[in-house]
Formats: sequence, C-alpha cells, structure tokens
Amino acid sequence: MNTLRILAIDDHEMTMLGYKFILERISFDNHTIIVDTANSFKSGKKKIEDSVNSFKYDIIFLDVQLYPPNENQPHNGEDLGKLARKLVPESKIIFMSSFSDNHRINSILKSVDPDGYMVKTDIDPKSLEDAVKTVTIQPPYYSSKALGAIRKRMSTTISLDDNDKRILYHLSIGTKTKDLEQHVELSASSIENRKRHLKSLFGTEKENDLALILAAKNRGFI
Amino acid sequence: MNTLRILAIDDHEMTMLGYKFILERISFDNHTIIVDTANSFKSGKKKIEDSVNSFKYDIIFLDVQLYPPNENQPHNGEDLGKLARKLVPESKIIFMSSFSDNHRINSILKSVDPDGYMVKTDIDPKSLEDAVKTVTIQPPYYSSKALGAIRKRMSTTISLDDNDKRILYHLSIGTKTKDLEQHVELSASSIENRKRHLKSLFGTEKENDLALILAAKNRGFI
DNA sequence: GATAAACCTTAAAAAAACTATGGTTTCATT
DNA sequence: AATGAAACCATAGTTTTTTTAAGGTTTATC
Repeated sequence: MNTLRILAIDDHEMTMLGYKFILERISFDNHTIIVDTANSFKSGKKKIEDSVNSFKYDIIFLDVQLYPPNENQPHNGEDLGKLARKLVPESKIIFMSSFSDNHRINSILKSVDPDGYMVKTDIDPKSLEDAVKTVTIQPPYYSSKALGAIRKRMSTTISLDDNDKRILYHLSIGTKTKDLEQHVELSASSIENRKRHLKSLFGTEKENDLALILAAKNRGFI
Repeated sequence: MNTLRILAIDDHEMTMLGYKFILERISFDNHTIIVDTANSFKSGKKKIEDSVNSFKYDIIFLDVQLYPPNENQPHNGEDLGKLARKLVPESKIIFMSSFSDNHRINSILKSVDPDGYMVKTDIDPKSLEDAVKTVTIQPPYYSSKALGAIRKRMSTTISLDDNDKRILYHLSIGTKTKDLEQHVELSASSIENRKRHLKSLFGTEKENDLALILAAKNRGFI
C-alpha cells in the first residue's frame, strides 16, 4: 500500500477544497492519496521548502495566478514552479491556468517544462484522475484545451525570436507602436521593419495591427 | 443512431484486422462504427478519392510507412495524409507510426497537422478508443510516446532554421560532413561554422558529431 | 605512418538587420 | 471638413551577422 502525496496550490479556498475532495477519492492501484493544500504563494512556497527535508510530494498542482493576500501584484505560479523544480526535481508539477493563453502556456512549457498542464475549464473529476495517473506513470499530461494550443504551435513553421514575440505580445495587450521602444530595445524604425516583416510572415501584408495579432493568435503565438 | 465511418490504412493485413476488430466493438454514445480497410498506398488512395463523392469517412487511420506490393520504395503515409486533407478536409486524420522518430513526427505535424498521432507501441484497445472519442469530440489526440516527443520540442527554446535542421538530419543518418554540401546549398566553410554554432547551442562544444546529434535527439530535433 | 576526414583560424565579401530621417496615409475627434 | 496623433512607408548610411575562400592543425582509420 503506497501513499501518493499531492500538494495543491490555488488561492481560491473553495476550488481547492473541490480538488482535495476529488483527488482523495481517486482509486489508483493500491495507493492511498493524501492531499495537502496551500492557498497563497507564500504558504505554497513554505510547504515546498519544508518538503525538501521530509516527505517529498509526488505531485504538485499549481495555479498559474496566485494573488497573495493584501497585495494586488500577483505572484505567478510560474516562479513557484521554477522554485519547485529546483528544490524537489523529483516532484511532478502540473500547472493549472484559467485561460488557454498561448503566450503563458508557451512560456511555462519552456521555463518550467511541467509534467502536466491543465486549462481550468477542462478540469473535472475525470480529467483530474487522468492527470494524476498519467503523470505518475508516463508524463506529460495536457488537458484538452492545452493540447489544442500546443497543436497550433507544432503545426506552424514560423519561428520568431524574442523581439518578435515581445512585439506581438505588447501589441496584443494594446501597447501602442510608438511606445514599443520602451519594451523592446530596438529603434522605432527597426520595430516598424519587424512589424512589416511579421505581417508578411503571417500573410497580413498591408493590413493593420489587429489583423496581425489575430493571425498570430490563430497560429498559437500569443 | 449515428454511424461513424472509419478507414484504416496499414500494409500489415493482420494488424489491420486487429484494428477493425477493436474499433467496431467500441461503444460510443449511440454510434454504429463501420470500419473500412485498405492495405496499400494505392488502395488507400482509391478509397479516399472514392469517398469524396459518397459518404466521407469521419476518421482515417493512416500508417506512416506503406510499402506498396512489388516495390521496395516505400510510399509514405505523409503524402497520403496531405492528399486526404486536400480532398476531404472534414475527415479527421490519425497517423500511426512505428517509431517515435521526432524528425518524422515534427514533419508530419507541420505538413499535415493531423487530428491525432499514435506511436504504434502505444496502440491498444483503450488508446484506440480514446483516440476515436477524443478526435471526434475535441481533437487532437496524441498517444503517450508522441506526447513525450512533443513535450521535448515545446520545452526547448532553441530555434533552428531549415539549413540547421537539414545538417542535423543528414549527420544523424550518417552523411559525412564533406558530402553535406550536396544537400545543404552552403559552402563547406559555412557548414562547418553552422556545425560549430549548433554544438555551442546544444552544449557540446569541442565534442564530436555524435555528441551533437545525441544532444539534438534528446531535445527532440531529430 | 599515410591518408582522409574533421576541425580550426583568419580575413575578405556579401547579406541582413538596424537606425535616422523625412515624408505619406489613416483614423479619431472636434 | 480640419486637425493632430499615430501608424505606415521609403531611402540611405551604419552596424552586425553570415557566408565564403584559403590555409593550416588535429583526429581517426586503414
């Protein structure tokens, strides 16, 4: 009789209770599943750090957005994921995110390379169970919407460098072209050139920025 | 009571019988599943073409390697996949391949963007059923080993252009550096530069080509 | 130990990317 | 319709990167 230790970190107390309820009822070979929870960046961090010198968690579920109490600058789960990877590399990490935002997914897949990624609207008892099992037996597990995003990225052949991505990202969040210089370490002129170049890559020559970011979104870059 | 039409194309008669046997026994809402089969590039092509003007297949399972009878030059399923996409874009395509060869997977994901990809050693009744259901409800479906390969690609940040990829690929199949000029449209000198550059990207400076292609394989590029 | 391939260095040439400048178009607001 | 702001475009000079050729050194193989 093995025990499978799970840590779930989410700042919504209620949803976390839901996770705990579901997870602990999973029947999986002859494992006993124990779910520990934390509802802030800080407490999650502490639990991970403490685990280093005691029982390591088998799986850590991690919300991408964690609002620490009394602050409004969100600590993101990505940092916590990186920390966990470093401290307890043997723990499997599954990210949970409320949006299937490609930009975020891509960034997390690169910086943390988690063993699983679930878009919150995909989460239900069945997918949670699948995730736990897949991740312990043969990672990775990606939920349906996450897979959709990944598919888009894999099926395109366009390769962008960091500056391109930054330009696309900032355009997509409404940054004006003239203000882009503050975010991209390039001259205004180069930025314009790159925008032109991007538009030709995405087949939106002579169209406006909206067309560009729409195309980039469709191909999974934003 | 709907009917779900499936075409399975594989040059091994026996395995195809296996697929048919399993697939037709899947219970899926109130669908009747009908499996049609073809065991060569030619017959598969014909069935797909014929389907254009009659009942389209809902799903086409497609073996990546198809040896046509009496020839030894394998027609690959990739071409057939491209054809199917063109003729019957509404049919879902699931590729099956015996190796989890990243180069092939990447190439197929780009050129055909199939709705599913299964590595043959992952195929069993359960995964087949999952594939059918996932692909009809919310594609894509990737089998476990395929996901492993995809994960590698997504988690790395290295981006290579076509020349780099071609160099890596040819090195991996044993092409000698001096013969590379015939495949890469670059001077010998440039090829050496790029090899050096690649080795630094993959952290195999001052090591030999084997180390490079091993590293590239590990990261999912070959 | 002779030979072929791989590897490295250098310097020149070519290509690509960047930048500054000055102008034109587009769009929203009045 | 007039105006101002932002977006867009074209040109040309500059910088950076990539390619190339030519030469030599190391490594592996028979």
